Amino acid sequence: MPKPRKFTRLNPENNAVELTEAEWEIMKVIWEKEPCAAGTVQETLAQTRDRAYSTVKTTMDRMADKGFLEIERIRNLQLFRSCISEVDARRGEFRKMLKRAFDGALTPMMQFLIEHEGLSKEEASQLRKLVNKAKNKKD
Amino acid sequence: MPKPRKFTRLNPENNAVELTEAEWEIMKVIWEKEPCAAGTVQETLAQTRDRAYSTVKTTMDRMADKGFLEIERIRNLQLFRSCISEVDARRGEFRKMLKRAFDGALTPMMQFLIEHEGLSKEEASQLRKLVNKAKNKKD
DNA sequence: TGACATATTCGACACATGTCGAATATAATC
DNA sequence: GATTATATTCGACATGTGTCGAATATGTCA
Repeated sequence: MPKPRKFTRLNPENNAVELTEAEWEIMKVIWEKEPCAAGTVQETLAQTRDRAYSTVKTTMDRMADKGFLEIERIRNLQLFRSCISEVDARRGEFRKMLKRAFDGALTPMMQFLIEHEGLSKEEASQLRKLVNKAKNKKD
Repeated sequence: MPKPRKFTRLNPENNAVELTEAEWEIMKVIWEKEPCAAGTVQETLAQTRDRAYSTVKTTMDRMADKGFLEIERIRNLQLFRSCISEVDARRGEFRKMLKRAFDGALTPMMQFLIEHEGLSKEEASQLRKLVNKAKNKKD
């Protein structure tokens, strides 16, 4: 019998998912090339940074345990497919950031972008109006 | 002599800083109440979730090792102060998210917000124009 | 069939993070 | 000064993540 693992599974809150750094790198390859063997992922990632095959494979197996990937077995070969969408992963990443750094609110984040990340003053006020309108609409 | 630690230090890239979940919670209290004793931080956080004093204190000591906090000693008491600003912490968190989930580019993130996080279609195109203008301006 | 190439399995380790208790030191109070 | 309260120190442990190599299984090809 397989060892039960205590890993976090899918975050039920509105299809948001949290990935680690290594998981993000792997998922990006998967989304582009699935179905896809571990060796392919390893070779693709090697263009940026070399890791042992077993490093990549271990992480991918753990991702399958977590429900992020599924495995189709063809004879001796395993083909991996994503079980989560890029949108869900982006949502998870974005919301985690928003919650931690901006109390979960969009407007302060926009404010921050405007004041500290290079958006100009005039664009700022228009942008804020847009965001506020969008926010009210949602309620 | 103090044990040297291998912790990550300040990210030199444009004053961006990366904090863990527990570090974020602690920093928020510090920014609000500094200079501030560990007990105060622990009590404040207890309103949300109870942790042992030593848990909070250990994390704060590690944060001082990393250069996130500094300690002023008054007799038997330690007062903690922040060495990083909330803006730097927000910048680090935001950029990490942007890099992981959107290849570091603002426009795709805006696109995502519009398509998947509740901004309306009309607001979308205006917003995109604004962001594009801002982006071109920066170059 | 034997030699070689490729995949999988799985145990193992280092480190960061979150967590805490016991031992110790210092301060305050009666 | 003895008791009580509060702070600090520090070792320790569990878990997740990133990392890898050795052992094993399976496939290919001359």
